[in-house]
Amino acid sequence: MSDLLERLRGRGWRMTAQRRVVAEVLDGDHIHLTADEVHARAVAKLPEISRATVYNTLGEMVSLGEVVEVSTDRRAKRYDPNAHRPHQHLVCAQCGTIRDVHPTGNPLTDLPDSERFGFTISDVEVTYRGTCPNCASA
Amino acid sequence: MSDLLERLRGRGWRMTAQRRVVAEVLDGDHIHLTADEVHARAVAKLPEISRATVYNTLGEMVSLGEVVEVSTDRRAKRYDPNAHRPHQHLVCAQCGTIRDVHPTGNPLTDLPDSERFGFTISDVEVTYRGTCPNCASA
DNA sequence: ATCCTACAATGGACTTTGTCTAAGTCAAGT
DNA sequence: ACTTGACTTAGACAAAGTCCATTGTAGGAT
Repeated sequence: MSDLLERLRGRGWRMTAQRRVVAEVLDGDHIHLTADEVHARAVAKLPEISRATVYNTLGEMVSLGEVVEVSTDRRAKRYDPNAHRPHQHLVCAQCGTIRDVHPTGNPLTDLPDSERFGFTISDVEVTYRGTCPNCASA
Repeated sequence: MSDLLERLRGRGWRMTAQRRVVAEVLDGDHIHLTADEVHARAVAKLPEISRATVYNTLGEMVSLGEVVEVSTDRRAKRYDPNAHRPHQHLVCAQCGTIRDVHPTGNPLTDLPDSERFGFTISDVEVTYRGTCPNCASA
């Protein structure tokens, strides 16, 4: 079932057919869809859903902290439903495949005070780039 | 003087007024301009330079490995001339200011084999997010 | 069960960012 | 100075995303 949907419901989020469909489409592991991909899949389940609604809904999920935006490639933003479990991304430079990974260590401690310029740091994002086995063998 | 310009010249890059202007505009520390910002500043020095040329020139500098593309926010790509010295970025979530930072440690060693999914990893990109002193006091 | 109302969805115009092309221009070697 | 292939240009085009006035509806109140 939909973990994401459960979490959203639990926050008293007003439920509509459109929001349910977006949440369903997005739920799962190693899911990193663009807004347009989400829209395409949502339309398959609910033909009259509009693009603007998909954008709005994704934006709200991000604001609620239940979904994370990922900008791995230079193209569209992607949406990752696993906001609850901290993780980083591994991206194939050729085909764009994304995997969730869980590195050891804490990158926050790698940044000395002298390199913080007075910033209050709240978050670190790490992206590993390389070639996936599939592309390497081709 | 222009470090970037020197490096490009040293590679036998064909020099034109337009390319010189783009290189000059981009040169320096903590410089992270968008393509349109580069264009605006280039126009100030060379009014007839076109947008397409700025895009082309930036793209070539990236291909040559002399400039790095950075996608910190959800908006336009930014161009960083300090490709020779490895560094990461610290971004203010409010105003978007970017600083170059040099963390200790190597994030590559933080990713165990079991988390590599058979990928050959070539690069790691780390982005620290937070609030800059300026925005914090406001 | 029905009514109300604030919140949500719609769709189409608009903006921003970036790419492409055909034609003209120019840097650099001879 | 000539030639040539690389560079530049303007503007059309495309993709990704935002905005807004209008219409619809979820969910609490009656």
